Amino acid sequence: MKYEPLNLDHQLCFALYAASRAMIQTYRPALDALGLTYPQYLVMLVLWGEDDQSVKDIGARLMLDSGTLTPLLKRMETVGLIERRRDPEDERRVRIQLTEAGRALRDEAHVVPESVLCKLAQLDDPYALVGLREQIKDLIRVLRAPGDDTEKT
Amino acid sequence: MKYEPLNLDHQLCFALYAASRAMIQTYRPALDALGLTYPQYLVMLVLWGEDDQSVKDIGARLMLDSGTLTPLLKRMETVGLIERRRDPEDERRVRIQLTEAGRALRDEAHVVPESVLCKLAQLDDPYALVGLREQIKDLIRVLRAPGDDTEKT
DNA sequence: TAAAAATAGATTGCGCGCAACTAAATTGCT
DNA sequence: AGCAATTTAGTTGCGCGCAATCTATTTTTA
Repeated sequence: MKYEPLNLDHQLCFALYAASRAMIQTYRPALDALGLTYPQYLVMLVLWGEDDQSVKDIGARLMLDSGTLTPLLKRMETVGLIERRRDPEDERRVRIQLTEAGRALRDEAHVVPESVLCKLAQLDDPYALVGLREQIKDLIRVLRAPGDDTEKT
Repeated sequence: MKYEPLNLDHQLCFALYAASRAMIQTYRPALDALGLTYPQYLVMLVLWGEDDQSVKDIGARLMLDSGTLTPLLKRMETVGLIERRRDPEDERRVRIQLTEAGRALRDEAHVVPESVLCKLAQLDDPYALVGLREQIKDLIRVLRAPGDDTEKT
């Protein structure tokens, strides 16, 4: 089949888009059991790695802005997973801290990756996934780098 | 660094999720010029490939359900890109057809992939992207295959 | 030190995604 | 033929993503 940029099957972007959603679907049953959405799970991963970070820090890690994070974090606060408080050092910042319940959830979260890994084990070469992940991370780096398009204005 | 399933940097799913969004961001300026969102662009790709398909057909291709597609297609109808009409052969179906304006947009759409490709050319090995895409499509196939979890109930 | 610029987060508005449900048409079964 | 099961879209409701805008605080600088 000749390469045709406007053919859906030739679009890397669509593959990424579909794969991302398929992955999140696969996570969903396990996350439902924890009462988390996928983006909320990502926030928990960030905080389990290092507690007490600002909204900005979390946003930088997940590549999400305050328009997405503020309401999401408020929902997580109302269900008692985190606490939001202004940083006394710099009143512009809001620091996010895990509650005891939030920390405790980590033990239950170990089953979440397992549910996906058992599916991925069906691949011809599951170990290729490590290379795949690193390749995708390279892709992200290039895409997020300052674009050439704003070069000569 | 030891492998740790709950470390964000080790999550293939997060890499896919972030890459998908970064790709769509890269597409955005070109799509804005056409007045399309990314999912709407996907629908156009499907219809440019084969016109006059049902909502179901488009959904199967894009892995989206009617809850997403119906309002999206209505928006595309109001801006005059497509027409929606019940199939006389089977009144359950709604057939989606390109308008003249919808077909004409294809000529302008050729610049859309280019904007992304020029960024991707900065990668160490841009030709590896073809392999990457096929690997991701394998991944999607495995993830969407009937799960082992519902096997013995 | 007072005004300008930068920064952090919140708010508003819109378009997805998707689960859950409904309505209408068709197919299958007896 | 008659009724149940299936299929196809549509609807509702909620949680993101993200652009655009706003407010409050801090930093810079004239």
